[in-house]
Amino acid sequence: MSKTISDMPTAYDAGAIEPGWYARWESANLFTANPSSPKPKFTMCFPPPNITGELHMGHALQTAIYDLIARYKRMTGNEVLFLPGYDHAAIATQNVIEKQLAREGKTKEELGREAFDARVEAWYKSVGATIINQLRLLGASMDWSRLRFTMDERYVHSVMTAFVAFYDRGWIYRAPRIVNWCPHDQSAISDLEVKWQEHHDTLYYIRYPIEGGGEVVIATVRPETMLADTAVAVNPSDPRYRSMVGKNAILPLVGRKLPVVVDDAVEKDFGTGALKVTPGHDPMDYDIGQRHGLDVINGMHLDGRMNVPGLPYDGLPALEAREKVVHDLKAQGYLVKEEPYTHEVGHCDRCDAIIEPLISDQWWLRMEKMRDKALDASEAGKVRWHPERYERTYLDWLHGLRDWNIGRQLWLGHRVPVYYCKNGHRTVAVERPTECPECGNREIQQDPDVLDTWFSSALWPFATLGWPEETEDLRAFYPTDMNCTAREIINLWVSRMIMTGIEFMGDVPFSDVVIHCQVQASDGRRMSKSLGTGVDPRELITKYGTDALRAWAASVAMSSQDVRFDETRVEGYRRFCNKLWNGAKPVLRSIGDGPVPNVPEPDDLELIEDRWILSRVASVQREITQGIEEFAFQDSINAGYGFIWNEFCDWWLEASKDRLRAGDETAQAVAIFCLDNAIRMLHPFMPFVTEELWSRLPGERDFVMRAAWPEDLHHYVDGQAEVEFERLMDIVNQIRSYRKTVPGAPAKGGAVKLFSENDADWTRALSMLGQVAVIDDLPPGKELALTEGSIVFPAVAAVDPAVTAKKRTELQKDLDRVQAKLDNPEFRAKAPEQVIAEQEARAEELRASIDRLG
RNA sequence: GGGCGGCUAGCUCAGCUGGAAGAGCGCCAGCUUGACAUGCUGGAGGUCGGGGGUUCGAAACCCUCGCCGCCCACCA
Repeated sequence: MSKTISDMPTAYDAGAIEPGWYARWESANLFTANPSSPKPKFTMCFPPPNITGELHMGHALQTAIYDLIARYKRMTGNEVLFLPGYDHAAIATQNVIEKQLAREGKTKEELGREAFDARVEAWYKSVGATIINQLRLLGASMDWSRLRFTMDERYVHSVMTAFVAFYDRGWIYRAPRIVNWCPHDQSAISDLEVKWQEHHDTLYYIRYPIEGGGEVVIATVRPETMLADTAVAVNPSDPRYRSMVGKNAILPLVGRKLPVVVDDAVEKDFGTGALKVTPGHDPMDYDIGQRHGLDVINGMHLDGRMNVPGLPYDGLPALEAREKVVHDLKAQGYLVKEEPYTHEVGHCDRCDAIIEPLISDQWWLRMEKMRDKALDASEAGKVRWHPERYERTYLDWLHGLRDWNIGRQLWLGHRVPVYYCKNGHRTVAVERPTECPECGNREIQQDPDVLDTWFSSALWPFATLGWPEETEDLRAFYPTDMNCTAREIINLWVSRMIMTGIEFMGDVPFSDVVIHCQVQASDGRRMSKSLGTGVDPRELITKYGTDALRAWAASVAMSSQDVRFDETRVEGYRRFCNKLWNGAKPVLRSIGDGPVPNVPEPDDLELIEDRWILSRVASVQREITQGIEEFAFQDSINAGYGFIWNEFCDWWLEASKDRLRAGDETAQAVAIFCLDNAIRMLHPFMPFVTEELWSRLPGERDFVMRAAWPEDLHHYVDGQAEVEFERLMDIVNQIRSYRKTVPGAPAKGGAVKLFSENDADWTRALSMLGQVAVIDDLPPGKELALTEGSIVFPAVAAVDPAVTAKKRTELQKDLDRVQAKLDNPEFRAKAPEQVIAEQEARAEELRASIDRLG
């Protein structure tokens, strides 16, 4: 490859550089993990995106984080498996396809099961390909030879095995219970899939007569459910209703007798303090019903229509039934009053339909044993959370864990491996039996239910590696190391992976859980396609390049809980790529085809700027490394950015241009040393521009992707040089400020006199960077104060008194504050000695400066 | 109803264990300085959400109030 810079365009062009490198990495097989490598293993199973469509900002952010860690871990000597995949996302994908059908004026029922399945298959193919392409575009160094899909034959086998294993442990059972029923999807969903939205409804107060006289008034927002009431409940300590307990209330419109029971769940202060109990249509009522052995009446069909045979409301949709019930109550004098009422109503997370709690026969998974082991693992500190606070989110949820409704009544998903013969015998088996093991009957039917999509993703960290087979991959790569995801799926996904990992593999699936921030739209709303607030990562990549997007992602991912998207920050990292690109050019030009300069030893460095910049490299090496190790990626990218832009380019390059032009070997060596290290350290964040530049550095260069991470450079740390050079920068900044603010001051030239002894090298550097002469005695003229010296500009006959006055005011203000502190006897008595000394020195400095202003 | 996070320059955000208010973008002024105008130099701009407290000293620690956002929760 050419080492010349003639083919380096003035501006860095990500679009021209990026695609080529991905192909080269891939064909060099750099992403493929070797299970028999002697290196330590580092494994990450990428959270499989739902196969519902394009990748969004959250995915881009997550991919950037995963990939930076993958690259860092390779460079630090690990055999890295970064395993990609995607998720069939049963209910979500079914909804996407149903919406498509709806646009075509069709329903899945019209289409039929077979055609629907074919459609789903086609969807998998096209969207799966899209997802893979987008991950490549993001530069994700994933092991494509191990790509997994939750609907692959092998994965399905893992899922079936897990189901059977749970069943054999006696943890899976089928029972009718109250569930969250989605009338649109015609399926049960879990509590975690219910989203609560505020509704403005009406609270109806209804009179229930008491048998033998009296009445009780009850408040409800869902009067239609009263048709399925089986009791009235009051708080045991409520004196108002004590006399009614044990009697019967008469259900209006129906006439059924309802026992009046007492239960602690009833709030005395809400409504009238009396509750109608509808065990078939309210989770709390269901529990009360269980405690009191109440009848359960199923008052609604699965499609949301009333199921009250013999009553005029039978067959009506719930809302129509409500109107009619209210109308009739009013007509018959049972309605006491109505008042507006705001409350939360459950909606289906995927289709937004209002959830109807109702009784349904479902498959349940007992969680106690797994929950307890997960708690033990947490106790033992086996999973570290970043930020730590999210561990509590997880633990709180575990503590309140109930049995998991794993069955779904969908068309799309893993079919439950439960089979029934014609004689009603049940068989639970990984493979479909050809005949009933009990009676030999060969007419076998599979249970129609499918599994909650989270059931299969719960197995991700080991099912992807071949479980239940004892594969080489499983032995080599389990447990994995890190899982990075959004906080909203801590309970849905992370917790369940931990539980199943411990259960089936005997160990937690990963040691670190990293929860990244949520990217909001710039106005603070949620980024979502339906709101039109989404930002397409591909557009950003087109405009700014993948590297810029990734560097931005690293800079925000762990910095706070939420981040409002700010495109100018992505643009800022594009400029950073450009800066790095251009900063390298004078160095490459200087070296040309010449010999590769040796890395300088600290003792061989003479010039202050060289000692300083190498000391800075050493610090930055530590900061970037530490940032990654501690999952504080913003610290890493900030350190890299500041080093390249504000230290290497702004100061060192400016100070060293002449030497580079002259072919000075030390300058070349220092420059290459800086670039070599910086490029390697920035590679995980900006893989493309760094790979391109690396290939252009002198000498034989393999991929930076498999270069070694920069070793600790502490022997280059030179505290003295840093202090001295900071002094120098400070004085240069003061000089530049005068040049711009003092009328008539020249852009270069003038003379400074310093009040302290400085070595010749330092003086030389100051003179060069400040564009001034450094002399022992100032020529006649108006002196301007520097913190430790004075400057005179020949062209300035008299300094504008306003400039001096303004400066003096500034200094005086500072001095007053410091002096006030020093004059406080308490401060002198109680502050640490060092702080007092600092303040005194500062006061001294300020006073001197003010004096010199004359 | 419980819990968590945020409120710092016009905007988006840094400021970790309390000792001189920061960056990027935007704005103003000046620069075709042979790496970069995706640039360089300078500048304006903040009583760190309000109120208490702890401390010699608080943007940082404690209490409290107020918004904004998230998570969990069986009050009809």
